Amino acid sequence: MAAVFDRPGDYTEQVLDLVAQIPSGRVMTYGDVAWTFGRPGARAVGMVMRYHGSSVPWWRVLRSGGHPPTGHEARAREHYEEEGTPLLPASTEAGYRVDLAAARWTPDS
DNA sequence: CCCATGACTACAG
DNA sequence: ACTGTAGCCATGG
Repeated sequence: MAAVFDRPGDYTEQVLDLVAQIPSGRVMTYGDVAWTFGRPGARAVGMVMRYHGSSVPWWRVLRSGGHPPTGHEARAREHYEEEGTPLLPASTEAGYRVDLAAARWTPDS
């Protein structure tokens, strides 16, 4: 079935489509995803993920600095270890962060 | 149109 | 590393 979302707006559709294209082991920041559409709507992207994130690899989208979504640090780590995403040690509560320099991805690549 | 919300970002202290 | 403030944008009431 194609249309499975409640009422997918153009913006929401673009975000979900792009996130779904991120290859395993690679990641993008909210800002990168937003700028891909020609706009700095990092927050708007986060909202789309909160609502429809269950249908896309949300763990491949992180915040600036390589930290996973707020409230999902532990959940995301499981996927990173499973996909072999490069992680780095951090002095944060989660104790880790994603190596953006090595895992950052763009649809152009 | 106005207002509130949120899985954001950057800067300042 | 931490918190607070300001700016950003789409969505919903």
